[in-house]
Amino acid sequence: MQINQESFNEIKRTILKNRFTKMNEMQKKAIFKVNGPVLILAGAGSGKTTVLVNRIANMLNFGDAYHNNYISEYVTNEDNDYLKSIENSNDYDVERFKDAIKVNSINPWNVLAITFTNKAANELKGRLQSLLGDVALNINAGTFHSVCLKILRREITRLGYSSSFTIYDTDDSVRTIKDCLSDLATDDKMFPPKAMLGEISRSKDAMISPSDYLAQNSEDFRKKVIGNIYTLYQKKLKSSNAVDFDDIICLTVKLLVEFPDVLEHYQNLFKYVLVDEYQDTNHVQYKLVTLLSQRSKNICVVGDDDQSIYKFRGATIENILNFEKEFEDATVIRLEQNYRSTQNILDAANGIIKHNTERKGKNLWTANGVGEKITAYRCPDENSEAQFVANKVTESVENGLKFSDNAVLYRMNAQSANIERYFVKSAIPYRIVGGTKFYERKEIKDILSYLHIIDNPYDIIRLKRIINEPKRGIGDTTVKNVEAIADKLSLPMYEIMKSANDYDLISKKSSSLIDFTNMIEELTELNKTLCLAELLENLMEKANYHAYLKAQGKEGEVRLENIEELKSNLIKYSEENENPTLQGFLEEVSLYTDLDNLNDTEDKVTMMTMHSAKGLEFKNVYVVGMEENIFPSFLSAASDVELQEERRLAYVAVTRAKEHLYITNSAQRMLFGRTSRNMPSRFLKEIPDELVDIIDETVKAYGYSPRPEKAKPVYKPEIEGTVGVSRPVEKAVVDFGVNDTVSHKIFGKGKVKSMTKMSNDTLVEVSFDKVGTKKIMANFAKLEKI
DNA sequence: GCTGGACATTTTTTT
DNA sequence: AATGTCCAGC
Repeated sequence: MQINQESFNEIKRTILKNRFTKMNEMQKKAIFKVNGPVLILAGAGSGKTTVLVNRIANMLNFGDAYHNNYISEYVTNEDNDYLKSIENSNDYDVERFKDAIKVNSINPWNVLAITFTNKAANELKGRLQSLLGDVALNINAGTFHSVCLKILRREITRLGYSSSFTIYDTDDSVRTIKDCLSDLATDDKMFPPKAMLGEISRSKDAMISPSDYLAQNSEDFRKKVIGNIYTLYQKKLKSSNAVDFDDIICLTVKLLVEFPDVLEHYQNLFKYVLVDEYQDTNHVQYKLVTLLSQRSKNICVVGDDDQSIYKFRGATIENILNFEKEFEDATVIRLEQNYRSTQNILDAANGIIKHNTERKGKNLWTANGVGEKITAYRCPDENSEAQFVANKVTESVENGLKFSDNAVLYRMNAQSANIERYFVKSAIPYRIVGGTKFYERKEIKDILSYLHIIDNPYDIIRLKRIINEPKRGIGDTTVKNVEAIADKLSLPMYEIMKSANDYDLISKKSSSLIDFTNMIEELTELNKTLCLAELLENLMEKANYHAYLKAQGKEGEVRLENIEELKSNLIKYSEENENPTLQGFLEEVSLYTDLDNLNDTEDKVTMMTMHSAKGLEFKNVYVVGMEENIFPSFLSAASDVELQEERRLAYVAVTRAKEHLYITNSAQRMLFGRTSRNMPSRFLKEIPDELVDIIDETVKAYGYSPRPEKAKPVYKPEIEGTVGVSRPVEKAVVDFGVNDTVSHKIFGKGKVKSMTKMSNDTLVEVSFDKVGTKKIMANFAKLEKI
């Protein structure tokens, strides 16, 4: 064999590179670096998912062929010639090429790709499938929670749970905590359930067990109480055969830590681990990932420290900042070329984010050109803000864009209502993501609880939720009694109810109780023969839920419609799965969020929080409510760490825009039932002036501009926050009433149509002769009676 | 055990 | 503003 090894490898690499000709050099580097720890710092819009998908494709097809210089002794001169012949061609037989370079490709089932959200997981799976075909189905791709669930279903019996465990969502968990508090006779004012759950969650994240917690905090009275709550909470979960969201991850880690054979099994299975959105991982998740990749060291994490926005739920930015320390000789690859936005938008984003101190530092650039300026719009109230957005959306559609090219982003869901109203007025189709979620509606949670009880009658929380819903004469006292007996005998409540006649304490109520368990038994039988949708119909009748909703009038109608939608979800699930089971459906629902059905193709404007928008992109983006106290949120004002997180959120929001970015803020707005007046957000001021077109509709009316400290240093720069606080508003004299004629400095003469008393002000609706009807706050408008 | 009304509380982001 | 929680009275 007279093959020139060097030139053989050269040619091999050229051919491999040509397969990814659309990728830039950095992206190619990420694709070919298959073995060993790799950190990919991927800026917003830098083609992160494309890189992940192509990297996996390269792994499955060519393994480490690019970097491995080994040449098999079976490589022939003919092979060598074949390589030369296809060096500059894109049209060749891939199998022949693979055979010629004799690569060891990687099995799809040895690849584990973890994402953070279902949406990201679905996108990843979809793109892998379209690139690789059905081979992609064998890749282990999913969210942290879904991956861990698979492991738990197989192994959890080692921890004393049954493998048919159910999953408690946050609401179920809070209810459990409340039960713990009442069992322990603890005051829920001193120990608020949500805060308790937070503390427990943090402990689980740090892998502190209830007994560890008590041992570590034996001195502190308060923490001792919390430790007891934690202990009882965990006991209750276990006796309900339930796990909460945190357990899903931390029980998996526990399995890996305590059972070496389990660890070894999964280390051998998941030889190549990829983690998306690594900046959002918390400590247990980090632990999970490191445990799995400890042996192979083949771990590739992708993330952007500037887009870390989930610290509030335990994500630690340190995971990404410390990756290089954790994994020595890690290869760090920066993807800084942005393919999404204009230079103006990127400059704005860079201008904002550079005010943060804790960051790895990178600078996005693009070849897309400068683009249009950013529009900063300041207006007198939230109605003109909504009107502005509606107008601009309409305008964009008139100019040939689709409604779906527009997205409205806000800090909190409460802000959507007003925009919504104006969209309805302007006949703009829209879709709201998040907010009150479908699976959080009461009727849906109720029906799901019934289904859960059919699946697992020992689930205490779900049982208590529906035992008297609709009313069937089993009140709190009876439930308490059943519970007490169950506790004393260490038997499940459900079993006590079944034999209610045997216990004096509840024998009076035995008929109601046994009716209930009989109903569940019947439904459990039906579940064996009927399909899921039929089961639901039977449930609605037997539980009397249908009649219960029917009796609620109009509201009940809506709820029945929601149940119908649940039914179609059941049907959809049954069609999509080869072996549909009740348990399978319930599990799918547990991990489902509204974000997941976003990828539909309807032409509607998308409205959502900035958090939900991560990973998405739109031609036109409207970031509304860019005001101090709203964004950044007043809750984060005190802490620099939290302000930095808010700033990262601003960075995420701004970088969603491809072509035009609108940022709006309002001099005053109604929120949470009161009128507040806020300064423009500091983030707005961090955007370099020359990138921004300012439209200010408050100058005329109120005499100040959106950038007070630059334009008119009347208000001292150190005064941030609510203007109303630093500059007390004098109460206007309201000496007029409905139908009086009044005059306004700018709008001229008009007739008062209505007056609505607000918390500390009066909303006056005036029909002006020249400008039509306006709504005005009396304290601001200085209306004079004529 | 149930109902309705007063009262309070909460309004960040999510698997 | 909107929803949940508590409590008195039936």
